[in-house]
Amino acid sequence: MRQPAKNSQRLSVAAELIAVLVAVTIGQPRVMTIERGQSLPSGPFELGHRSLQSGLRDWVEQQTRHPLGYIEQLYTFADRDRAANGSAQRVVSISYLALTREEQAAPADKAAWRNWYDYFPWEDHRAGVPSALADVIVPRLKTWADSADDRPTHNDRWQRAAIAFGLDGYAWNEELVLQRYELLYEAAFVEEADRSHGPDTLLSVFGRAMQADHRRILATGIARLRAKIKYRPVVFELMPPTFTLLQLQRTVEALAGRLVHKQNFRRLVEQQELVEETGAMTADTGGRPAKLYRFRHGVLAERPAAGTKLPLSRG
Amino acid sequence: MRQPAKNSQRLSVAAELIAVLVAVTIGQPRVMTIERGQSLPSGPFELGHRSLQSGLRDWVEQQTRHPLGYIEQLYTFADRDRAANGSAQRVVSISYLALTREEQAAPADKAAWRNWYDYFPWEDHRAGVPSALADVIVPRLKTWADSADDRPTHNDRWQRAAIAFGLDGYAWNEELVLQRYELLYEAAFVEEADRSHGPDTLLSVFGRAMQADHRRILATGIARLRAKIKYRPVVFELMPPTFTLLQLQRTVEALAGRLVHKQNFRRLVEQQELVEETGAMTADTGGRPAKLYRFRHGVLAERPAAGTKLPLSRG
DNA sequence: TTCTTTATGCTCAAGGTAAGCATATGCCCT
DNA sequence: AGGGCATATGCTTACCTTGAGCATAAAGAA
Repeated sequence: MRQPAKNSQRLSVAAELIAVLVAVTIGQPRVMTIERGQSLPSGPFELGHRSLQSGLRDWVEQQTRHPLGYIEQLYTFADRDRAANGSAQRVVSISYLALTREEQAAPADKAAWRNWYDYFPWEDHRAGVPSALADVIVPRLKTWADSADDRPTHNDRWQRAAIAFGLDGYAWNEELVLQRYELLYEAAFVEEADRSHGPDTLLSVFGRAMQADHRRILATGIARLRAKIKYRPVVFELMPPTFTLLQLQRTVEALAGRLVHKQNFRRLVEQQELVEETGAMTADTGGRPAKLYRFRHGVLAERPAAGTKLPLSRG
Repeated sequence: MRQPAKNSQRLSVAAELIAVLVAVTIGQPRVMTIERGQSLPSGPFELGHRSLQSGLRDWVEQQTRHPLGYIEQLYTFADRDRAANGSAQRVVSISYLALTREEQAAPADKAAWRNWYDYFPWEDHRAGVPSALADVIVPRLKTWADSADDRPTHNDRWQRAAIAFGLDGYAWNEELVLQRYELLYEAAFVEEADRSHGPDTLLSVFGRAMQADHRRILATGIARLRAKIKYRPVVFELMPPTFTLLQLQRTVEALAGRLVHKQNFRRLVEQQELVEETGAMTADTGGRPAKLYRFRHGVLAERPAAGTKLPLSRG
């Protein structure tokens, strides 16, 4: 079982750790990048690392200068094209989602926080459905589907587009970030799929490109996070120690890319006993002063079972 | 960013692929094993493999002699202790969940299907809560919690046990397979945690052990599958081409380890339009003949968006 | 003061879900 | 043939969750 098969060869690979490091600052979702926003931070798995996760933690903390809260593995893949040289060496990339707060320290070196909607403009529906969707993306998807050689391919393309982008009676599903990006890639609308694009071709429509498959990894991270906030209290890691309910709501909305009903949001958060009042108030909000809350102690330990359930089911 | 740090060393690792291969046969959940049930099938990532997933597919199909349907990545980890020799070599293990049907071919060689509840007897609640839970497991967990040196540790242990095993007002949650196994491991009740156990110590209570961390990986796979059947129509891959609604229900129950309300199950399956009647009936069921169904064509393509939603929310 | 903005409490209607009742339709046994 | 049994299948009810809107409170700004 463990012997290599006939025409195979035991492979020695290099392991690379890639992080989708997320924060939310004044209502905007942010992702840590390097190389002028073109890459996600990544580094090799080294001998001194106790485990993959601690390896990731080690050098991400070295870069951002503060401890990471939540870390979760995303996906592992081996890319044939990434062979370092002509040898049998390949790279196995192990990607992670990590959450933190931007405030804590200035990022080192060339690292910089970016709004993640710079990379996925079509994902932000907080101010309504982006006009670029109806004006540019959907028509082009239709053209792309119509250009299929045969009918089955056409139907398949259009069906997938309809599901992913909420057309033809399907509702927009904010979790389908990866499916949407992959469709745009397959249709060669994004720069990664066709590097002959000029550097700023429709940047505001199809978003900023990244190196190699980093934008795909970012999409995976966003999708995972959007799914997770609905049943696990991970928002914690993104919030300051004390906050108003509206701030909490804005954070969730930033991640989900859609607005939620304020009263229902409060009701849900309160009845789940996720938070408790600090007793203090803040008047920084512009209107009636808001109560300040903190997360209830022990929620982190308890919630692996229960779940948070935020009102993000529909629109 | 990509330069190795000071006291680190570029690491070359071997990549190992591990499969949790699942089938359901006459109402029992089955997992493919090798080495007298002590190991999950696993093999090295080789040069001839186009990708990690196709590598897994290649040799699992070679072993089971039929194509795999669904494959999904579970988790990747690097184990310090598994260094092949004294060198810098380490093993990165990438585990997958795969679904198939047992009938299709006899497994090769020493491979054998086993009932997965042989490894997790406490997970099968279809015939009611297993008596070993109340009789042995819970009392021992209590003893273990009480034996903590300090109060915080005690509280933490007991809280985790209560959540995982549905005590103190918490409901049993069939998805917490991994948490339960890890608790039993931490408390050193399972053989893997304490190899000085006699070979059959309380086999019927704490289940059959596996090599290294394979039982943990199996637990991860079961947990993932139990979560997935609730919102994705993955049961398909486990069913024969045509089946009765009760057979479908029994398959879901086998996976979930709990019974569901028959009428509600039917309603849900039908209203989701997952299946269609074949027109044929079967009288093999013992009572009134049942209609035969097949899965609706295109469900696989469509469902990445929607979800299946089986009635497994509570008890 | 009046308007604007945010906070907060409450109610209602629609839809979904758990559970149970009732009936249908076959087989097996006597 | 009839009774008992086992499964299939339709329908109803009570309850809970969730989306949405109305109304009021409490500040600062015009």
